[in-house]
Amino acid sequence: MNPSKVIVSPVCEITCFEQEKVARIKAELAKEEEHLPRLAELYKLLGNTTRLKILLALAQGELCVCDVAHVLELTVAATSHQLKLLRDQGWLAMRNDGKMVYYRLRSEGLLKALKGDLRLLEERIA
Amino acid sequence: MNPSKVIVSPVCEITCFEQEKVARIKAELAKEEEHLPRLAELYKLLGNTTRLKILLALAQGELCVCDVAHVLELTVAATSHQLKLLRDQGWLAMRNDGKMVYYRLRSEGLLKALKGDLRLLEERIA
DNA sequence: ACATCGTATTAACATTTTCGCAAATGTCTA
DNA sequence: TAGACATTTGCGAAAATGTTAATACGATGT
Repeated sequence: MNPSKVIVSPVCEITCFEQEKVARIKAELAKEEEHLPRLAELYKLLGNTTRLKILLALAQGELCVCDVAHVLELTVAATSHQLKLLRDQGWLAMRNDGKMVYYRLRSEGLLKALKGDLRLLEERIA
Repeated sequence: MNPSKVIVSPVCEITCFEQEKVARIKAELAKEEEHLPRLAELYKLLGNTTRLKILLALAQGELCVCDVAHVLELTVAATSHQLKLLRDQGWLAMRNDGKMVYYRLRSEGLLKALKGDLRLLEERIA
């Protein structure tokens, strides 16, 4: 029961081999840390074939919820839900025309990024 | 109980406004449909700050599991699990040295894509 | 050689999040 | 008011993420 062996911080129980390097990297990450959650949010949004299909479909022009549902072969409710997620993060705009609601892409850059990432995958396979 | 009103396909109950357009877009999507699940998998992988941090940390050079855990301030077990996910999809390589295991990036392209997507976000904010 | 320590992985588990459907509600047109 | 389209809400199944415990395995000391 030597008091010098009392554990102060449970995390530090694990050995750290390159303290200096780890410290440097943590400092490096701290700079970007602010943006990482937003980036992860974007990727979560894109990590779903339904939403990817929506983006690709709307790349051809605006569509009403009903027609998007048909393209996806999904319920209107489910479709509306996914559209809302994309809209909430600012990637889609909506337009009201009577009882109809039309959605369209708001960012050309997103499509470009998407295609770029697709190319990355194809390269990796090759 | 008119037999002509029997519903054959429940999906087709919903009105489709631009049948032609919808059909064209579905055909268009069908071409890419094969690649979409892989792309979604990649995005799911990136849709998590822990894994993003791992990638950015390893961008500075290879690290042992232990040190990665320190950078993340996470259990070794949890860290190992996330490393495995990234390795299983081919983005990381590992090297065995005695009882230690070192991980490193396998794809320069992934980092570039990541930075590109980050830039997209920054543009959108502006 | 054997026991033991240290590192990494795997397994079992709890919690949280995601995703679709179905039902209820909102809203515009006629 | 009735009918049509969209959105919101509540539910249940499945997946993701971290924890602790158990296991694997190389290194080390005696």
